[in-house]
Amino acid sequence: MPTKAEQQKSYHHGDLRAALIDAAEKELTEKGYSGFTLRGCARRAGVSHAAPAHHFGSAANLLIKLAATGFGRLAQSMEQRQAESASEPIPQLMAAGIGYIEFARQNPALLQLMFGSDRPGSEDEELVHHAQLAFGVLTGAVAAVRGDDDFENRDAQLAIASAWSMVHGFANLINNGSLNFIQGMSDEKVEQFVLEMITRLRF
Amino acid sequence: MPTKAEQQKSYHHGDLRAALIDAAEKELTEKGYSGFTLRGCARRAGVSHAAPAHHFGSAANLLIKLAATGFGRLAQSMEQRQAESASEPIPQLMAAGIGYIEFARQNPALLQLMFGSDRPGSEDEELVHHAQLAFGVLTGAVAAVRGDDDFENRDAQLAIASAWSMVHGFANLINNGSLNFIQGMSDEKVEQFVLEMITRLRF
DNA sequence: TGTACATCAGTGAACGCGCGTTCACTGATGTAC
DNA sequence: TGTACATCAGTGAACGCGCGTTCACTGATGTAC
Repeated sequence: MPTKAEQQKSYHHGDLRAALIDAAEKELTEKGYSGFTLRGCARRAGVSHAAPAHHFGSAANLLIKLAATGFGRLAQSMEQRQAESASEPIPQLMAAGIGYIEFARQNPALLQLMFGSDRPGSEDEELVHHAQLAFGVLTGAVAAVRGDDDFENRDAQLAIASAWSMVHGFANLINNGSLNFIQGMSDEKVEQFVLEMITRLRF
Repeated sequence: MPTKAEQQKSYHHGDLRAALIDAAEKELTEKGYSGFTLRGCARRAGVSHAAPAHHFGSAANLLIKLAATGFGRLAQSMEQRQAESASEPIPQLMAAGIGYIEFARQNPALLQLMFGSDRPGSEDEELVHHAQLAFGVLTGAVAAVRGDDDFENRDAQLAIASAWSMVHGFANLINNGSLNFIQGMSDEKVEQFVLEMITRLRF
């Protein structure tokens, strides 16, 4: 089995696909959506500019796959917090919310890609699967608090939409600097703030 | 005074600046942030491709000015709804929320530009002014409900952040299709849904 | 174990394209006298 | 009212650049025998 250093030197990359997704994330973070190019990703990954076409075909496809990994990581971030919390429904919901916002704050460009209204890929199987995974963590937590997992129920829909909208909106407003009284807060204070916001919701 | 038709035929456009902002909005809506170009805006406005530089210098500057008009229209949308509502604090807050979401649903690409975390222009005077105008409508409505306009107060901050996050998050989640049980609803049903969501908030 | 061959991953040169920017220009407008 | 001149708004040709895409290629890997 070749070491990682050997792989990097060999003609074949080893896992260029994953390396390109990593590169795409950096490219997106540093250049923004409008400055994003396939050539830039190739440069970051240290391969020729024609290489990405073999794996993704187009910039849009690469971004779709990046968004898919984003949803997977969003789900992980929530589950991680839940694993560290008490198992009662309320703390579990709080943990999901905190995990959501933690991910959002650490990955602002990625969050925007994932939830941008002009992002293509609603048909991409992998993306849809990962997105549903992430949404499922949240809806599951709300259902547990309500003691009712019938999502056809209007009251359940209101509860889910309220909680999700609040958490998602807060993450966005923080990321673009709209909530100026949050700017100076430490991570701990922000978490405390989120907890109190969620507490203000009726379920 | 020349008629509008005359102005359009004359060598000088009359109000190319405003026409370019209009064109930029269409360009953004149809091409998306990554496909947005100055040349495209010029084509839409029916002028030579070098003309926009006289007014804006760069695509980023044009987008900043477009975002500024967006905030102005967001404020108008809220105020319009408030003018049509009962003058008590609660209906006024509800109206602001409904107006916010109405604007967001009618202008998804513009909303994303206005609240994108990589949008430049935090230093642009006009943009900041219009944004504060829009935010002021919301914060004013929350203050009226609370009967307290001390925004240093933590409880006030929680109330504002909660309401704004919920409304803003809901608008975004609808626009990108995340809330699938909303998709089929008529405008009236969506408004009713928003009213009930805001009702679930404690102030 | 060695050899031959097929497959695969990435290369690098070449291409056409649309972009932003520059700049000398021209037509329209406003002002002074 | 007319004339001369300055200023301004938009033109259009030209430029260099980085992009995505194509394609014949080459080096590495896997497999059959």
